[in-house]
Amino acid sequence: MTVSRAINNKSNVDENTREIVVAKARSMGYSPNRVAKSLLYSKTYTIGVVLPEISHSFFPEVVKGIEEVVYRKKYQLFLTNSAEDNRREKNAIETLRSHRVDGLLISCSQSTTDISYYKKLIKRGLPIVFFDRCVEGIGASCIKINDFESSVTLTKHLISHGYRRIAHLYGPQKISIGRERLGGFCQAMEESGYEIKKEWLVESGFKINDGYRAMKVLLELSPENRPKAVIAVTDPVAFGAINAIHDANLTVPDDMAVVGFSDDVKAALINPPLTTILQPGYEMGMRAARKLIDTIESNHEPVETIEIMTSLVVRRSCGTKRVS
Amino acid sequence: MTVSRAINNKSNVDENTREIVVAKARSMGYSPNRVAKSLLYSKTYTIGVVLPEISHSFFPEVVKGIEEVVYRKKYQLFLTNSAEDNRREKNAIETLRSHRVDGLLISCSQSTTDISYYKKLIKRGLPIVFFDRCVEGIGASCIKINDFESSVTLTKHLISHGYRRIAHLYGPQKISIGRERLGGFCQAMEESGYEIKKEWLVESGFKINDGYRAMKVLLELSPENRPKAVIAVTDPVAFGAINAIHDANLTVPDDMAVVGFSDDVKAALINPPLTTILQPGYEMGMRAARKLIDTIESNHEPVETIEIMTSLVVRRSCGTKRVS
DNA sequence: TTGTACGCGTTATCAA
DNA sequence: TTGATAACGCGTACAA
Repeated sequence: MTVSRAINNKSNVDENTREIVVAKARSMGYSPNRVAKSLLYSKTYTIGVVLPEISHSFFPEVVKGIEEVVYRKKYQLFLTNSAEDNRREKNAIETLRSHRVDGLLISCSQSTTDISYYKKLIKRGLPIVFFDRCVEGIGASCIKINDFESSVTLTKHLISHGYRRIAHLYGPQKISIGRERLGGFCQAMEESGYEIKKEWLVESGFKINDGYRAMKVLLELSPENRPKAVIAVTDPVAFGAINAIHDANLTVPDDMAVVGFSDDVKAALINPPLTTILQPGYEMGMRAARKLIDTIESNHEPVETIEIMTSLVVRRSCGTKRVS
Repeated sequence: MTVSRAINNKSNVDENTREIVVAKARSMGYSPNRVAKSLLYSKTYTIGVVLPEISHSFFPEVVKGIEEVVYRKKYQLFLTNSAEDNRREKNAIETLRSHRVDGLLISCSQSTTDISYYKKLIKRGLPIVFFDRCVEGIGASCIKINDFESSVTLTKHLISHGYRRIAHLYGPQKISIGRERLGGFCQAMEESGYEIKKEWLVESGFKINDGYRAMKVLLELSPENRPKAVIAVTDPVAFGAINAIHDANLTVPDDMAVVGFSDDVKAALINPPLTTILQPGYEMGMRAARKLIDTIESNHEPVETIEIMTSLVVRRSCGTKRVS
């Protein structure tokens, strides 16, 4: 129709006609149907975001960053929540696929173990960028913090303050952050020549109750066998650990130091304030969204892993003076 | 095609044929195209959410509630952020309309003053449910807390603790929560026979820096003309106010009590812990999503305003003993 | 400058 | 039981 031309400001339409059309369109509240357009071009200008968790302050920060970029690039965001359940995650992804999103931003659920599903999606040509909790080496770009080095830094900070008996509440090993934070911890300990006791490595999820439960395990050790410091795989896990320690009538950091990962809004405010690794969520969201849109819009955008630098935020939970 | 019938489990298809079709579909990674289906039925199974703000912990809680309901009802969520800018809000809504969302969940931006735009949308038959920051009386359902009564409760709590010189950092009057919290404050003061000084009513936005600025205005009053307590329209505003008070080398609650609205995650953790009104965000999200989906799926769902009950959370920021 | 035909993927309807 | 046709709204390509 001429109508289409008029509304889309094409050149070959009489100015008179255009005015009539545009006026009529406005008066009837015409809204172009992107669904039809999407069908025609097999391009929807939508992006699916798969979050494992919605309340932990880190993810809203990431979403804010994503939203900012996506908004400027005129895409729309489908938000889904796997609630740390990989069946629900798969389900969400299938629905997003059905809605023909142009690409996916994924942070894995902690129960995700089967990466062949991701591989299939990538092989089919669906642009995917992982953020924070990544699966590397399967052809999708990853935006993450330098987990390994951050973990080394954190561990060495404790060591330089005289701690040797250090435990780690580590995350699921199928997930990058779980694996690398454990790796960094081990390397720092080995380099410094300190023992990594098996019973001081306790598996944990990523959430506050996971931390509480894991800490309980450590507290079951006889006092002389307990560690003097605990590195939690995330801040919520650290919060849970601190609760468990307090419930055992011990104090942080005097009886046991605790440190975390992510600089949750609560980290600075709890008692004692938590030493942690500052993870720039907003920036991570922006970088991930940019990378995904670049991947969508160009066919030779390289697959790469981008590491965002973190910083160590020292607060009271790790003590200030040397201990033995 | 027979293919369509086979995949959708229709009865009139040979079991043999079905097996072949389903097997082939699986092997080629077939995903039903909802875009095409949407075009055909003018029904997308998508819902647009318009948030004024993404980081303040209240909204992620709401989104979590929305997501939970929407997920169970098999809808998908478009998330947009107006960033408190009404031009951006309008823009977001137009885009969502273009994507033919089945309905909208809106919490107004603080700069929204022109409600005729909403009216037009509603008149055109687009299902809308407002939450938290509502526009009532224009034909859309609203899910909110009992702002007026909550404000009365909060004010009377201060009064019963001996405060009379009470100021209010009030929100934009075009937004329901701004208007009703101010109304509740005034009623409680009048009923108790205390004076509402003009210079103790300071307009503020909803965010932390708005609170800081508004509090600065109060602090410019000579000490003997200052209030002894301040009711902030939101918790972030209360945080800003507390910062301003501290920057003026005064203390909370001894020099001035401060109370807020929403029970932000930070409220319990700051110094001093903030007395506030607990606003159940998760429940609000669920109720809003349910109401919207009911409105979408039935044509005689009543338009109503649902008030969710709050509770007063008393912490240290309002003092514990009587003052004069 | 304007209009017509076609196809994107789906399903309802009717014919084979 | 299966196949053919039309329609949802849009834009490209080509004809008038």
